[in-house]
Amino acid sequence: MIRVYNTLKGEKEDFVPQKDNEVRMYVCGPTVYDLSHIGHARSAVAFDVIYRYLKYRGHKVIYVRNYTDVDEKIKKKANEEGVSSKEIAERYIRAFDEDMDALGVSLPDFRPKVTETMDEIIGFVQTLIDKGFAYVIDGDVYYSVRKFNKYGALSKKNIEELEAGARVEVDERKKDPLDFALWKASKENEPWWESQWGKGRPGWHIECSAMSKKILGETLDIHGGGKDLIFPHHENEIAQSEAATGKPFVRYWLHNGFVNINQEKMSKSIGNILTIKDALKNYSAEAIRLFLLSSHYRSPIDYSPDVLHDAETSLDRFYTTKERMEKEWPDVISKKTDKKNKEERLKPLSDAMDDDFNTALAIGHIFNEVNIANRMMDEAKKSGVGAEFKTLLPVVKAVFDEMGSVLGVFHKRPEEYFNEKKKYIKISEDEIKRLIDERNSARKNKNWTRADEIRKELEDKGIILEDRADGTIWKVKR
RNA sequence: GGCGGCGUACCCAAGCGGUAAGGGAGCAGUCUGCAAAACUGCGAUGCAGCGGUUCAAAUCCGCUCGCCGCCUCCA
Repeated sequence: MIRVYNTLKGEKEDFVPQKDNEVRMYVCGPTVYDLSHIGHARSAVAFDVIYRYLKYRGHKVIYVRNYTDVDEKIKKKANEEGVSSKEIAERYIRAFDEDMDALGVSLPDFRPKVTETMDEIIGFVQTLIDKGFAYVIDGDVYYSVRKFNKYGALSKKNIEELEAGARVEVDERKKDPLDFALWKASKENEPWWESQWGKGRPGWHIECSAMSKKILGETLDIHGGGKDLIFPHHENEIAQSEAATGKPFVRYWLHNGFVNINQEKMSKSIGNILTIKDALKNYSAEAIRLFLLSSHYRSPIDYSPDVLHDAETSLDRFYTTKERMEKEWPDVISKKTDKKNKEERLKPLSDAMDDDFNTALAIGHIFNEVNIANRMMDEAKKSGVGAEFKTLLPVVKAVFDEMGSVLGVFHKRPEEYFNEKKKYIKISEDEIKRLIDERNSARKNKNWTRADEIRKELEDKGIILEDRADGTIWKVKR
């Protein structure tokens, strides 16, 4: 049984989809006005793994992640650059898609855009007016928060205190300071759509209510996003959707924690925004992904060179072992795995994932398997191949493959992994080969001084030499 | 001020009532011409502090200290 932490309940509960094993899942995607940062990456990777795991466990998942392509900030950027909002939105959608692809984030089943959901949004707003939850003033439409008595349930906020603590300038025309805009009359230089209230555009929260209903229906099984979206965004979505349909909007609310940079929240004002593209300049996509999955998705994590370096080192360890399995024991690992054996070894991993998608624990178990594999291979080399070795090593390989495809890490071919690291070195491969040859002749002549000189010279350039039984190989040190 | 969360070895991190997973770094050993990789051993009598509940607590309760997030655009 999968258990998930539901923000609405404030505790873990058994995950039971509304209909058999079908899961309807919606995650708030980016507002496309700038390059995506490492925080977007975390949210995307976290929910990607949740998506993959639910499918792995036999659920039929319909996963929707939107692009918010109508927004104040998009318009602002467009005006600054003197181009259309559409152009800005398209540029950053493309950039986001590139980043997701680089990070190995699988494509959701649907990726709706606000601009393509306008009819449904207008219809949604009209329904709220018809049901008495919204009112029109000068071409704007507002939601009457006080009409919805469950308001505050998700974010555990009390309406009276919210009002008292309001720090924003209140729009005088609203009936109540808490009310928020469903539809805004368009100003100059703004994209607009024709509606029964005049030319305008949707407010911030309505698009998710409309898009999720359009594709997934009135009740979602999972709705996800960053913790910061709990209030007001998700609170307002609940108010809109439940007022309109009279049905529960979401069964399980999942929220991921933040990525901090040097213990600080990323923000434009501090100027410490780390874009995914910048992160990828310094670290491999797989290392970034492993870093993101090395803590539980709800915990805050701190991005630093140290932890990214740790992730690189962990990957080296993993792939060194995987390579050894493939190179030294190809006929053993290609043996058919015993089903019962495999399930037994996968159990700790799936138990970890069942417990609110505990990727950190699962990764810990994978490294236990790495240790076991190495120990068995050492033993087999020393004392010969036993029956246990023959049944267990293929199983370990299968564990790597299965969890690798769920986590989206550890699933490369080792040659591919080590080859990719070559881009970090500042010396040609020919030159390395020449030095290795020179060193090997020196070694033949027992000229250890020269041999060690060459080792040192290459190490300074980031190359590690390994003298193996079947010759010298080199690897990129990081 | 209101609400939510966090504090586990040098660093990262799991653990959520049954006697501290895992990774990195460090030290020692096996292997090696020397290394690297791998393996083995060492490393928190302790889980911010103080009380309490319990046969049993890092895990539950209370208080204190420190840190963070949300309440305003935000993944």
